Formats: sequence, C-alpha cells, structure tokens
Amino acid sequence: MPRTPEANQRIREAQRARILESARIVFARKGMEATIADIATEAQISLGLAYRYFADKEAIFAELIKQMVPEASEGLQSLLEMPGTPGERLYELISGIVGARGKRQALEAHQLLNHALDADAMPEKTRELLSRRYQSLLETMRQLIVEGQATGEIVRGDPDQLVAIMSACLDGLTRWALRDPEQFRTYVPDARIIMRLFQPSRTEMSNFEAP
Amino acid sequence: MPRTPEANQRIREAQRARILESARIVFARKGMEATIADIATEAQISLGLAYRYFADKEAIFAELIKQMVPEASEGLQSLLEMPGTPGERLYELISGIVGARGKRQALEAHQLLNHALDADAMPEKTRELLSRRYQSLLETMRQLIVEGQATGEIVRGDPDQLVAIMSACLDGLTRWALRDPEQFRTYVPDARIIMRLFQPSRTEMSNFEAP
Amino acid sequence: MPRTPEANQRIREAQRARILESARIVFARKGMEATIADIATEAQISLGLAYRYFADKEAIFAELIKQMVPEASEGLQSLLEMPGTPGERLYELISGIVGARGKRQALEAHQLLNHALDADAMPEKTRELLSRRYQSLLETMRQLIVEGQATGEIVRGDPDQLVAIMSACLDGLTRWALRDPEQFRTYVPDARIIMRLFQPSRTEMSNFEAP
Amino acid sequence: MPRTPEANQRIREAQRARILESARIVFARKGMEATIADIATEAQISLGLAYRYFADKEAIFAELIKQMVPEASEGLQSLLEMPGTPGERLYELISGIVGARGKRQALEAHQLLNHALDADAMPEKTRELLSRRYQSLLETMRQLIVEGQATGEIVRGDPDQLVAIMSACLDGLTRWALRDPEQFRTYVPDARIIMRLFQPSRTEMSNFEAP
DNA sequence: TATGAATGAGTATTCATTCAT
DNA sequence: TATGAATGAATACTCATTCAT
Repeated sequence: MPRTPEANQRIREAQRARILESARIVFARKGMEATIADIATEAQISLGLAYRYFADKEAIFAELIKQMVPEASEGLQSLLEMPGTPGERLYELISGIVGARGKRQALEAHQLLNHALDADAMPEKTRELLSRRYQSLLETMRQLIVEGQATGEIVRGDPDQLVAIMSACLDGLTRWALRDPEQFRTYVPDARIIMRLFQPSRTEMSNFEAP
Repeated sequence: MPRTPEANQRIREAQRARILESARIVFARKGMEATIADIATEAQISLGLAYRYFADKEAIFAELIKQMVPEASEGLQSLLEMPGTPGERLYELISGIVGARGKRQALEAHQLLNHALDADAMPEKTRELLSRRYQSLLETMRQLIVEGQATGEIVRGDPDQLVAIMSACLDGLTRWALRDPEQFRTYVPDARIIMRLFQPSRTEMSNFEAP
Repeated sequence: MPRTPEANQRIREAQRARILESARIVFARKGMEATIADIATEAQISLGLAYRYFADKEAIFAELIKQMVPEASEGLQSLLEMPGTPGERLYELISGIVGARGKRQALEAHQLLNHALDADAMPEKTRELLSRRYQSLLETMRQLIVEGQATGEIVRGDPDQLVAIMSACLDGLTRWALRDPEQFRTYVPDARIIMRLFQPSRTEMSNFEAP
Repeated sequence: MPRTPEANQRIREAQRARILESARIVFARKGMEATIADIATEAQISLGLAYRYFADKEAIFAELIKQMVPEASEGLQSLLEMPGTPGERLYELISGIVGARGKRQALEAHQLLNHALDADAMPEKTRELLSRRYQSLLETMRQLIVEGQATGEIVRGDPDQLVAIMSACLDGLTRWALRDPEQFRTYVPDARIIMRLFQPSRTEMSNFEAP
C-alpha cells in the first residue's frame, strides 16, 4: 500500500530539513572537515539516504548557505522606511548585527559563510547568491550613510569607503565572536563605539594626520 | 670527491627556504587543503625530498608561522618609546598594520594565521606562540590607549573593550584585503577613519544612544 | 527496501571472518611484511573495505592472534584432572602439541605467534594476552612434572628448567614444521622421544658428565 | 697523488668489514626493518658509500650470513676425529652449541639466520649456502649417533629422526636465548638434560606408549 | 673513493560516492 | 523510500636506490 503522494512530499521535506539542520550543527562543530557520514549520523539517517536528497556534499553546503543568508539579512528593507534620522537607523542596523553575534545560530551561519568564501571549490551560483545578499546589506548601509551625510549626522567622505570599512569591522567582530564567544559576550561590543567610525570629527583628532 | 660540507649546508638552506616559500604560496592559495605534493610541485622537487627537510606537513606549517609572525609584530616595542603623543603613536601602529595589508606577503601571513587559528589540529606549541605574539600587539595597543585616555586624546571607556574592537576591525580589514586585494587597494582604507573608533565624541552623536 | 538488520549482521560477520581468514593465509605466507592490500586481494574485496571492519593493520593482526591462541591452549585444564599417571598425562599434552604440528592451521597460528613475539610494535595488550596464554600452558606442564617427580616417573631436577627446555624443544619442532611441513610429516616426531627429556636416567648416561 | 693500489685495497677491505659489522649490530637490534641508512649511520659512513661496496641491501644481508655460518659450524670436523666415546663427543657438540647461546655474537648470528629463513626474498644462492652449512652440522651429529648406537650408548631408532628432533630442540633453545637472554642465563640449559633425547630408555617409561 | 641530496615506487589510511537489496 | 556494504581515488609518509659533485 503506497503512501499518498502528499505524505511522501511531507516526509521528503521533513527529511531534507533534518539533514540541513544536522549539517549546520556538524559544520559548525567540525568545520569543512565534516563528513557526510557525520551529517548522516547526526541526522540519524543512513549514509546513502543523504544522497537521495542532495546530489553531493557541495549541494548540502550550498543549500545551507542559501537558507542562512536570508535570515541574516532579512528586515533590511524595513530599515530604509523606518522613522528616525538616518544615523538612528544606521545605529539600529549595526546594533542589530552586533547583537546577533551573541546568538549561536547567527554565528553558525557566519562560520559557514566564512568557509564558503574561503573554499575554492564553491560553485559559482552559490558564490553569486552570497555576494548578492551581502551587496544588499551594503547598499542599505550606503544609502543611510548618504542620507546621514546630507544631514551632517555622518562624517563626510566617500560613502563606499565608509561602507567598506564598516563591513570589514563587522566581519572582524563576527570572527571574534566565533573564535571566542565567551570573551565576546564579556566585552559586549557596543554599537555606539562602532558607530564612531561614522562620527564627524571635530578638531583634536586632526593631529592624527599622516605625516 | 664529495661535496664540501659547506656546499651541502648551502644546498640544505636553499632548499629549505624554497620549500617554505612554496608552502607559503600554496597554503595561501589552497588553505589547509594544500597537499605536500602541491608544495613539492610548486618547489619543483620530488615529493619525498620535502620529507628530508620537514618531518611532516604540520612541521612545514608550524615553521612557516614561526617565520611569519615575527615579521608582523616586529617594531612593536619601539612604538612605546617613540616620541609623539599616544594618539600619534597609535596612529602609527594602526596605519602600519593597515598599510601592510596592501602587501602580498603580509596578507599571506595573515591567511596562514587564520587557518592556524581555525585548525583544530594545531600543535599546542604553535598555538601558544601565535597567541603570545598576538597578545604583545594587543598589549602595546592597550598601553597607548591608556596613555591617550590620560591626555584626553582617546575616548574614555574600558581599554580592553577598545582594544578588542579595534583588533576585530583590523582583522576584518585583513580579510577584506585577502579576499579582494584589488578592491582593497582601490578604497585604500584610511587609518584616520579607523582611528575614529578611539575619538572622543562631542555632542551630536549622542542621539545614537540605544533606546 | 533496506536489507534487514539481520542480513547486514550476517554480511558483516561473514566478511569479518573472510578478512581474518585471508589475513591468516597472507600473514603465514609473507609474515609481517604482509600488506593490507594483500589481505584485501586474498579476500577479494576492495582495499577500503578492510578498513570498515578493522581500524588498522594492527587490529587485524591482534584479532587473529586473539582467535588463534585459545585454539592452541584449550583443553589444558582438563589434562590436570584426567585420570592416569602424571607421566601419562604429560605424554598426552606433548603428543597433542606435536600432533597438532602436522596441521596447517596450528602451524599458521604458531607462525603468527612468532611474528608477534618478534615484532617490537606489538600493542601491549596483545602481548600480554599471548603471554598469559603461554604461561598457562607452561604452568600445566610444570604441575604435571612436579607430580611426576613425586612418583619417580619424571627425572629429578628444577621443574622450571625442565619446563623451559621442553618448551624450547616444542618451539623448535614447530618452526621445523613451519619451515618444511613435508619433511616434518616424514619424520613424524615421536612424542615418546621428546618425553625422554623427562626420563629418569639410569647409569650409562652418567659418562656424559661435563669435564 | 693517487694512493697505491695496495693502500686502496686495504681501505676497501676495512670499509667492507666495517659495513658488515655495523649491519650485524643493526640487524640484531632492529630485525629486518633495519634500514640501509641505519647501517651507514652505525658504520659512520655515508649512505651512498654502502652501495660502492654492496650491490644492495640483500647483498649485505647475504654476505653477513656467509660470514656467520662458518663461525657457527667450525670445528665440526674435529669432533669426528676426537678421542672419547661417540656419546662423549656428541655431548661436546651439544654442550658447545648450547654454551655458545649465552654469547652475544652467536645469538646475533642465529637471529640473522632466522630472519634469513623467514624471508621469502632470500636469493637462492644464499639459501643454498645456509642449507649446506647446516647440513654438515647435522651430518656430523648423525654420524656420532650411528656410532653411539653401535656401542649402545645412544638409544636405538632412526638416526635421521633423532637428528631432526635434536636440531629442532637446539633451534628452540636458541630462540629462547634470543628472546630472553636474561632468563636463558638463569636456567643455564644443561647439555646433559638435552642429551637425554638420546638416552636409551629402561623400563618405566614404557607406559608412555601412545594408546 | 666518498658524500648526501634527490628520486620514485610502495604502503597505510580516509572518505565521497555508488549500488545491491 | 531507506540502508549500509562496497568501491576507488586521493593523500601522507617511508625507504631503497641513483646521481651530481
């Protein structure tokens, strides 16, 4: 007596989700060394079954990323339309990102992205996807910066450069959180401090001019 | 007639250097996946020969790190005794680090360090060495911050937190430089911008307060 | 439809036995030089599969020994409680051992034990096991000797020395059987002859005294 | 200024002897795992030089055996012509062999022979040589046995069988001495005990008959 | 004659992937 | 759909042997 197609469909989806969840855990624990066998064991399914759901290891990895990135960037659009000064909204953005760094899921997601960006063997499609998501975050940030510069709230200068530096800084914070979550939580990186990168300088810092 | 011991010595040193140089290139290109065979190929020697010079893959890696880290941290002490205000000297430090990011060698070194910190299988000794070097950089920075806070040049607040955030930021910049050196050089990250993280705020940024 | 767990269990056991049997043959033929590849070839399985059943070469070897040694020493206890004079029972023991030397399996087992005792790289556990089994054989022999000396059936003298010499002799016979089974079977070493080592001397051998 | 041919000749011979001596030591220490590099190191010569004196590892091994076997069997002939009863001379032979077992050199020699007999890769010539030397020992023994049987000093029975069993016993004693020289020396195997293998039995051992 | 650097073929071991059931 | 046994292609590492000096 065959299962109904609907039941099959449900089973497939559940299994697929389960494999991905296990992969997330295992990749976070073992890094790229993680084995298909590890994932299958974690998911409590057979080794072979994983291959009925994903063509190969790469595919699991790619799907995992596809799922994670949206989580990381969702709600971006809303920031542009929120009330408040550009600076305030930028603060929201930054502090949201920094705050998320304390959370396991977000860290695992970022860990994965790091691996993904390092791996030479990343399929072009995944790489593009990643890139596109990331770009949208940067564009949101850029737009807020431009607006903030107009109001004088944000320091003058090439917005792209500001975006680049800020994103580098956020990236570094994430790596920190990944490497030593304990310490990270102790120092609770304060979004206000990070925002200083955008802060119009007055006078006394002028003596930092390069010679 | 045998080679003179001196000639042999020269050969050994040259080959050793060559292997390390090749390893540097290959590790930077492929990360920890890099194969001894890759290194041997790059060095244009036979696979077996690599083992006459290094006990195993780990040994090559460890030696590489040992060689690279000093380069990255040398001159640290001098900064503490240089003339100039603490802020000026901090600027020197930061701008030195950021400036080095444009250079291939320094980037490869950092790539290696990243791999090293990720790798679970890092021998304790190497890990410690790394850690110690890094600590000395952070301590230098911390001392300059404390001095700068005394003179009012540097923003008030927990120096450890400031150090942590700055180092995260520098780390992020390095990763950026590694990922896309082209773009990195285009935006020439300006040490003055980064120094803003330490800049005493005035008044107008106060509206970034968290709700 | 998956195989039933029982079927899998059967397969695993069969393969395991097959690998061990092949290892037995190959080790006997080639000694410790034997290769995992040799074993896999003999067992007509892939090289990799051997590793699903045994962690490494050492493990195969150890298991083989564990299996073989009991065969060699079983029935020892019963000898102590059998009826008959101590000399008769000793004769049973010796002739049992010598008789077994004509059989392929027993010879291969002994070959293995020899290799095992030679090999420096023998895991302590296996070595101990071997040692313990062997000791129990020797102790049985010793006890029978002591009893036989009490009845005058066995020559006087240090029982330990008698045990040592007899076991050396049996070892030598085994090596002979291994080296040239053909010849061994031709000369059918007679347990009665070997028993002479225990025979109380009368008078005429006294002229063999060392000067 | 070239050396005289005679000087060269002397050097060659000295080196050759040195290599062989080192090989003896190293083989005894490490067994067949011993490396050409080990031998060269022990002989304090370069790795390459060994190959100017011996075609390959096998050749060193074979030569070593060629040298050692005569040492082990020399003086055999003289035994046949010595005064004394056959039994006495047999005793001399056996006790000479057993006595030698306490000496390092003889043990190393035997160790080597064991390896040689095990090794599949022994060249036919070496194997033959070994065999021939060994045969001459056995023949000497056989002759003495036959003589002794004529005088009634030695037990009746197939002389070849007696030889075989005795040689097996001696082989076993040697292995014992090799495995645990300490213990061996403690129990000082007594040639008189071993000679019992040849002792004409009286009456009481008759109950050892196989059923 | 002497040296030791260099080579290359061989061996153990791991893991993604396939396949019979 | 589900299982896990089986495969084979890496990859690290060793060592006898050759060769330039």
